[in-house]
Amino acid sequence: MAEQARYEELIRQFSAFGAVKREVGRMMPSECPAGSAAVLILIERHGEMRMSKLSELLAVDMSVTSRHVAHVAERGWIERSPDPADRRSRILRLTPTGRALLDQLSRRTCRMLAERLSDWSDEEVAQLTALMARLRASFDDIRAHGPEPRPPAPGPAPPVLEQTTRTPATTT
Amino acid sequence: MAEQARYEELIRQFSAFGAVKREVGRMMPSECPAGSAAVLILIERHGEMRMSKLSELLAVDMSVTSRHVAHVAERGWIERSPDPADRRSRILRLTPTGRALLDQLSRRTCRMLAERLSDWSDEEVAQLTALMARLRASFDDIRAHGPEPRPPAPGPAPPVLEQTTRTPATTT
DNA sequence: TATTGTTATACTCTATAACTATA
DNA sequence: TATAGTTATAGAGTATAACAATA
Repeated sequence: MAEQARYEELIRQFSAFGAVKREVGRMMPSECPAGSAAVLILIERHGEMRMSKLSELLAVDMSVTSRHVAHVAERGWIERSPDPADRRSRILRLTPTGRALLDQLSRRTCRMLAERLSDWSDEEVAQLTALMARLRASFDDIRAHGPEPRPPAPGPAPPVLEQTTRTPATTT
Repeated sequence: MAEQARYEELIRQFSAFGAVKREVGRMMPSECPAGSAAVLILIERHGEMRMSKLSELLAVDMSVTSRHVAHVAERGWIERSPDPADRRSRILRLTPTGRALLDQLSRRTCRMLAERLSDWSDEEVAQLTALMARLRASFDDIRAHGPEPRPPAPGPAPPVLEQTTRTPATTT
């Protein structure tokens, strides 16, 4: 448990991180922006999956996932085959072309990081990676377990955040 | 200097960090989105400054800064007084209202982090903060010192990135 | 009736380019 | 002629809501 000042510093770094993200984004090929790359990376990482699963991994609304997936499918980097078990669903699979693109992207981003982080030790890189992974997990946990285990301040609790990855359908 | 696999993991975490950013963004008041908050935080942090300086700190184009600043100025959170030394410039200053808003935002975000990171030690929070600061610095350095100290691969060097924070003016 | 996925629309953040006003 | 800042326009990413097809 840290103090107020620590948290303020951390939030400031969150905000400043945008610059790093933009810098990385600038090296992406224009055909494959960051959002598309994220789709490919996750499918490579976790294997074939359905839209809903991918949405969960991306932690964005399924409508957003649908757009990204359409983009990469149009370019032949993934294929969408109907799920025989549930014909509403589609199974997403990386194509050989997609895998080749990923290899190329990986080499390119690693080369960039090797330049930028040339004075970082292997341990430091690993440490940052681990802490960022844990950060993400800490935020995920809350979403899964409920946002207010113990309201730290009196007053009305903030509205509970949706924990699905899709827009709630209006019952017609 | 780290290995390829380390860098791949790190890039993956960069991508996943978007989810954290969005979660934080969801708690911002709709009148003061993340971009506006960044402006206020930097002016509080570094004191009064000109647009160009703020652009540099935000690491975005000055046109973007101009938009954000207009937004917060319209709401009375900062004031823009003409610089007597250079009448093209404007000096940005936080107003009391702006400072009050910042206090409120700070309390709110710290409360959120305290919840999310309740099982993090003070040292861990400090470590993540320090590593993210160093990361940002490593990327900044490159922009300042030139992108290719020693081209690791033969072939044409990638186009040098602009190091100003504004769109290059076309000479009329 | 509920769920999976798609599409239409709107909003935020960003960059490029053209413009104004001062230097 | 060059610089500080503004504005217009365009593109990426996201969320909400309405919709189609299937369960």
